[in-house]
Amino acid sequence: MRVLLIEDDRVLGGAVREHVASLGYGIDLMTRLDDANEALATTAYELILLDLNLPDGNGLTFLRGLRSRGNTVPVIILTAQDQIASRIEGLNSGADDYLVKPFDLSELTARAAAVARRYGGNANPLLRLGKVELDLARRIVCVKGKPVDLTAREWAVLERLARHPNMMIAKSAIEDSLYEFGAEIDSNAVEVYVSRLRKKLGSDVIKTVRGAGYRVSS
Amino acid sequence: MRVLLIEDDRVLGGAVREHVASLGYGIDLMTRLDDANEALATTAYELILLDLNLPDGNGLTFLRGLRSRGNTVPVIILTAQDQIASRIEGLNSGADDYLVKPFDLSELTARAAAVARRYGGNANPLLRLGKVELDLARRIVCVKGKPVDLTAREWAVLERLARHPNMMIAKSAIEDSLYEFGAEIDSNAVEVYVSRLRKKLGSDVIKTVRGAGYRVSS
DNA sequence: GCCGACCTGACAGCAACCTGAACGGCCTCG
DNA sequence: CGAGGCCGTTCAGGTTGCTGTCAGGTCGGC
Repeated sequence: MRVLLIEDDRVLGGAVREHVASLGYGIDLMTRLDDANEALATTAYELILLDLNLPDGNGLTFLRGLRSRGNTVPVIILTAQDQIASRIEGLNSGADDYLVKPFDLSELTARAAAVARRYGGNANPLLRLGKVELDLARRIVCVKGKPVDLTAREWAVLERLARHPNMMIAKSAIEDSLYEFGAEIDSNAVEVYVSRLRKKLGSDVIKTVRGAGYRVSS
Repeated sequence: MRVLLIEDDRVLGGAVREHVASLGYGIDLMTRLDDANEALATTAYELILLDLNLPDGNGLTFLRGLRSRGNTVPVIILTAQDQIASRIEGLNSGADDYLVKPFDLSELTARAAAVARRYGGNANPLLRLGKVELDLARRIVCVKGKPVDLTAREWAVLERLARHPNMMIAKSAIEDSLYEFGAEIDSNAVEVYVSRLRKKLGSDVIKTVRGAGYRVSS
């Protein structure tokens, strides 16, 4: 596991770096967002620790940019006691957790482990369909890095489509995976679920192939 | 299956391209990383063959960037004999396999098949008609690698022609595959669909055989 | 030039599709 | 036990865009 620490306080940054390194993980410390962006372009991190007040910009802006580019790497925000508003805004901007300074290093370890566990480390493959990502194992869907709640039926339709990206799936095939064999359904249920999925995921994810079925592209 | 070949040696690149194309797969050859990134943005590849020494950058940097953006497309690195260090670094950077130059084309085939199999990608051959490729199983048509949407009738006409390339197909035969037996049609519907197909695929794909029918050439 | 074959833009009709709304079943709370 | 919310399903009305047709134009052979 490789960690990116973005923190301009050299004392705190050095302490965290040593602690993380002592746990046997790789860690890069950046004090500027510019440097962090450069590091992100060349290295695949599995966790980012992000301070919000940085010399060349706001960490929240950085985080939102990250998520809007479809990057779903776990991010833990490091904030001072008096920045509660920023903290909430951080979670809304796509952070996974936060730590209030000053924090105990063992608490950092625990939170980092929890976040990494939640994300399944590096093992679980994400299926990417443009700005939409789905984790088939965990039944999680994200749009631009933000999780979206789907009902059982909505998930079933999306999964059926996503398991064969770029392939046209007949409406009858989707019905078959929705209902038991032989369950005759004479309605437009699939159309309704597609409509609801489009409302949640964006209208350009599922394409209609008129007279044939539906398709998602990777 | 569609392959992206990134190689600046024109002799080697051309040979690999012809070989892969002869196996019935789509392949795009790029000599610069800029072009490769552009191609990746618009086309879904199922395999990348990557040379490391390129005129506008290092292939390893490109590969790491690809992986950090969450792209998991299989990558096979093409390296010279003396670049053992790069080879190891390549595998660490997210490559799936490597080939040492000069390599036998049959070895390329075997490794590519192994990698594709490992990723569960169904490597179904494409039907090639000049710059047009069609995947009969997935009902996908591409022109110069870019997907094109066809309506049901348009697809039916194209499929009827493409299943027998270089052979003249009578207009009545196309009508028979469009409509139920006995459905009398007293119009120029086939001509209209051919016209619409030419607009979408390019005017040189379907040739008119005056007084007889139509033909596509492979 | 003349004629038949073919091409193609336009258009009305219609089937397929979309989507807001409603309703009943199920579950969870209070 | 009842209220309320969520989900699945159905329906109806609106919308989209495919389809077949036609008319006028173009092309090729003689």
